Amino acid sequence: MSRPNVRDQRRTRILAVVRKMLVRKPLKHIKMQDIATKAGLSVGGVYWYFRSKEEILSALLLQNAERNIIHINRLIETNSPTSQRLQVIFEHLIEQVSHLSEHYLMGAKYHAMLSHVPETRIAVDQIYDGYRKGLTTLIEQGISCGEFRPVDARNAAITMIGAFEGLMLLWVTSPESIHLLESARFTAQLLMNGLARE
Amino acid sequence: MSRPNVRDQRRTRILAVVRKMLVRKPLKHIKMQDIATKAGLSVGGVYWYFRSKEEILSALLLQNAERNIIHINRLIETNSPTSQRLQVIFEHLIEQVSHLSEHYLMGAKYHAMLSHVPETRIAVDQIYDGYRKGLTTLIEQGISCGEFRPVDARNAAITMIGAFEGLMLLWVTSPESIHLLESARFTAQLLMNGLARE
Amino acid sequence: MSRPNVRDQRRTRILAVVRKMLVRKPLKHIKMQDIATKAGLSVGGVYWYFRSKEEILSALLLQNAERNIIHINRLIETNSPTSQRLQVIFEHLIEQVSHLSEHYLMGAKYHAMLSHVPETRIAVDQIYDGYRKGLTTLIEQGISCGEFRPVDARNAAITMIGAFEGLMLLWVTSPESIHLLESARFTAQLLMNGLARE
Amino acid sequence: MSRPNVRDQRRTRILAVVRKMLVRKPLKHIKMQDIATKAGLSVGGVYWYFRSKEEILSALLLQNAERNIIHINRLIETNSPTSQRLQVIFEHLIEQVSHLSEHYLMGAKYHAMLSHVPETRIAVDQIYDGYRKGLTTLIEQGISCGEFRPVDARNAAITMIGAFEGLMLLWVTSPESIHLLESARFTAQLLMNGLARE
DNA sequence: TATGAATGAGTTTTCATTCAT
DNA sequence: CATGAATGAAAACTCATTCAT
Repeated sequence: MSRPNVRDQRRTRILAVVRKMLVRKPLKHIKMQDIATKAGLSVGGVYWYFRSKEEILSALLLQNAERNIIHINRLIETNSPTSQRLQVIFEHLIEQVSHLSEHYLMGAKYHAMLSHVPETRIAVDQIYDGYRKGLTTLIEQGISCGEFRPVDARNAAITMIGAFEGLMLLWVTSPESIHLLESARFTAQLLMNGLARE
Repeated sequence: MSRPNVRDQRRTRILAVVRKMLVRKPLKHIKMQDIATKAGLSVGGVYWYFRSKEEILSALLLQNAERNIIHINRLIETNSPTSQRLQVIFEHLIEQVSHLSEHYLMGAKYHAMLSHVPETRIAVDQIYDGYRKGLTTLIEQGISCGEFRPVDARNAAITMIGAFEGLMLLWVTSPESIHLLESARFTAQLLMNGLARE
Repeated sequence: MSRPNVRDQRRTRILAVVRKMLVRKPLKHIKMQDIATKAGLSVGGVYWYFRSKEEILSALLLQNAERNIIHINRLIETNSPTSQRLQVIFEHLIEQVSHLSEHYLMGAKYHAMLSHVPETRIAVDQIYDGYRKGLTTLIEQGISCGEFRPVDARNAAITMIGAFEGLMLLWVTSPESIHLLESARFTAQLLMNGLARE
Repeated sequence: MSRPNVRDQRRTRILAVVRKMLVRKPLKHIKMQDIATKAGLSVGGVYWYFRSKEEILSALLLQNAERNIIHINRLIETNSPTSQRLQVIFEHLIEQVSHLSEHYLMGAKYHAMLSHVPETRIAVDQIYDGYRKGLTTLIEQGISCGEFRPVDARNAAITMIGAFEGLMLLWVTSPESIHLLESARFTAQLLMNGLARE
């Protein structure tokens, strides 16, 4: 316990440093040198813990998504009304991005999504796979118990994820034109309405 | 006057050349030299018509969006049921991106959306402004005539644009996981359901 | 008289335009396109009157120096005391550069002086030749009539020109460190003292 | 500590390489690639030690001036007659530039003097500040002990530096018209005469 | 573990000048 | 005389990554 995995500590520290820097500037303006310095290491040191800059980004995004995915999966085992549970998820997603400080982190995510680096793609796929599976299960439950219309659950999950991702993208693109919190709530409501049995 | 619109001709040609190249490779792999050669010009020649590579991209996206926006605006003046008109728009959007050939053009669009170049941002803003205004008007009409619930039209428009953009983004990110055409139709239906008076 | 050499008019206009621009920015930031526009011509039009950008600069410098050289030569034929005539020249030189607006013109002159373009070199040589000859003659007169020590007149002229050029260079380099007018007067005085028969 | 001052060694080597190249060609014809190769490094390697090409130039000029400035300052503490000490300085300056091999180094110096890059300007200012302070002190001593007239010492220093700089500039501009060694000696003599108590 | 010196390919953009009309 | 479209060479600098120590 005196040396609780130095490796993990360092990785966590590096990730924290990058996340902090992403508040102020886009990923491409963050140099490995800076990361190293801020993390109290040399450039080579950083490479001891991460294979590449892309890997740092992947790890960061994965770390970020994990919380949500765990949250969703926990809700699956709950037995409150599905629409209520979905509501909770929506609120959670909304709350998470409603801080302007996430701006460049979003940008970095889109960068990763468009990356041609296989490892990065795999990580991103993993993330969306996690979301999709969780939401699909949840919606299936809603359909089973008659709360939702008998739609294709997987597509419904995709629509939901897409709607939120798209909204965030529009917001990142032009923050002045969109009141994220308000629009996100609207979107959540519209989706719920569309899904609910009339 | 003997050579009318050399400028327009050249610009159009350059844009066409780039659009064609975007079918095979991402923007960053397209060199100005290649564009010039394929357009039958020298590098400097291309720069005579466009200030930068980014400007070419902006022009291309604008050109692309213009068709849709014009289409939407034309529909506003029609007097078929609003939900039907919305359906037409959805079909139009769906059809447009359902070709794999648009893959890199999408990628380029996201690049533009995240650009730090003011001019590019303005172009992108313009595009979404166009969409938003058109859809907002259309939805307002639908509310007026009682087809839609009395929601905030602007937010509804944002949700719609976001849902489609997000879906496309997910598809670009991981084309194997998503059947774009199918999901797009699902999304359209869900949004319509959410909007319609029960 | 109705068409008094259009060519000369245009050349003069172009030169005036460039001189004016040199108040605000260095030569290398002045584009042929800008010169053309400000002169009410097209790029090709400017090339009708000047073979190159360097030639414009040469002409400008020559035009500038000509006044001084004519002035000096006129003084040679006067018969007031030589030291007085020299004083007049010094005052003239001092006055001319004591305007901050000449800053970039100075820069351009040094550029020309260091140019590797033969024509420019010839023009610059001509200018200094003019100065040197005039001053040499004047100093010789001063020596003849016993006002000055029997020094080598050509070298004395070179020293004088060098002293003023050097002073201006130092001033252009660091305007805050040097009070040009004051230092120029000091230099003039020191040179006079050094030259005068004790 | 096993490899002490790799940094200093490399910087010195790079500076030496550039100085040597400046004998044959002007700064703008010297490519970073060439510098790197001749210094036994890659381009990036050179940039590891110098931020830019301009910085290399600044360092070179500073290195050059330092010798002179140290020399001047050492003379200040001597107690031979001031005019003699000044004579020594003049000889030193004359000797230094009387080699044609300094031609392009001079050119580079003027380039630096006219640079718009703040760092370069600061370096150049530093150099002239060093000269000015040293000479001013020396001249003040000469005035105190009655060797020189009671002139403004700072301005006298400026005149001296200017006279030599100007002479060198004229020489660089047109080496055929000026016998540098002879003219430099003449200038030194004239300045001494002008300064000396009659 | 950690350092930090070294690598080196890669590309947009500028702009004086030309020349067909 | 004048236009303005077209040319095209040219080079500094970045920065993720590696590897000897």
